[in-house]
Amino acid sequence: MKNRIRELRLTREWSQSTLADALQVSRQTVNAIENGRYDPSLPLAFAIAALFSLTIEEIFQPCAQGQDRPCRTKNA
Amino acid sequence: MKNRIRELRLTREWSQSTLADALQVSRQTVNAIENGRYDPSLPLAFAIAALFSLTIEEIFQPCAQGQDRPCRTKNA
DNA sequence: ACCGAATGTAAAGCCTCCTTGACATACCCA
DNA sequence: TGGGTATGTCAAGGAGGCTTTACATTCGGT
Repeated sequence: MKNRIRELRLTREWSQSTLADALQVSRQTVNAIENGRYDPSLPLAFAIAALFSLTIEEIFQPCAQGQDRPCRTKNA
Repeated sequence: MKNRIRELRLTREWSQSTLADALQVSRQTVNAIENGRYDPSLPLAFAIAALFSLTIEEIFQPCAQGQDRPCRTKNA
């Protein structure tokens, strides 16, 4: 699962800590999601979308097979 | 996290097993999600949305506090 | 009465999500 | 040089997502 969180965060000039506080999760969680170590839970994905005033689909993109996107797991 | 999966499934006259096969998850997983025992992972939420040709937001609704929606956990 | 399909639920186990605490690096600035 | 901020990562642990196997109930059809 690819996401645009880092891009959206940097546009607002927020640190990972600032974003983590706004989302009420730990800084490590933000870092892990930005770096693709795991996907957020669905409730957290909703919180992220709400914070950036975007839809989940505008922030996250599932990885189709055979594309050039780097993904941890098949279609994730 | 509330969802309209049962409604969408019944409209198509699919059994939980049929839906589970289409999503490549177990029947118990479909049942648990329909009955609000837990939320799907984000990749599974994308698969559900794709199957019904809807957005995640059209299928899932996070629970705001103080509303009449029954939810397992706070804001989930 | 019996059968099969559909649904609900439970237990055990594995992997993922998220936490706290800690440590390392790099950078900027005084 | 030393301090503060930002980032990346690790370990250990708890909660949640998903699996298989299994059993119970309900319903429609014959």
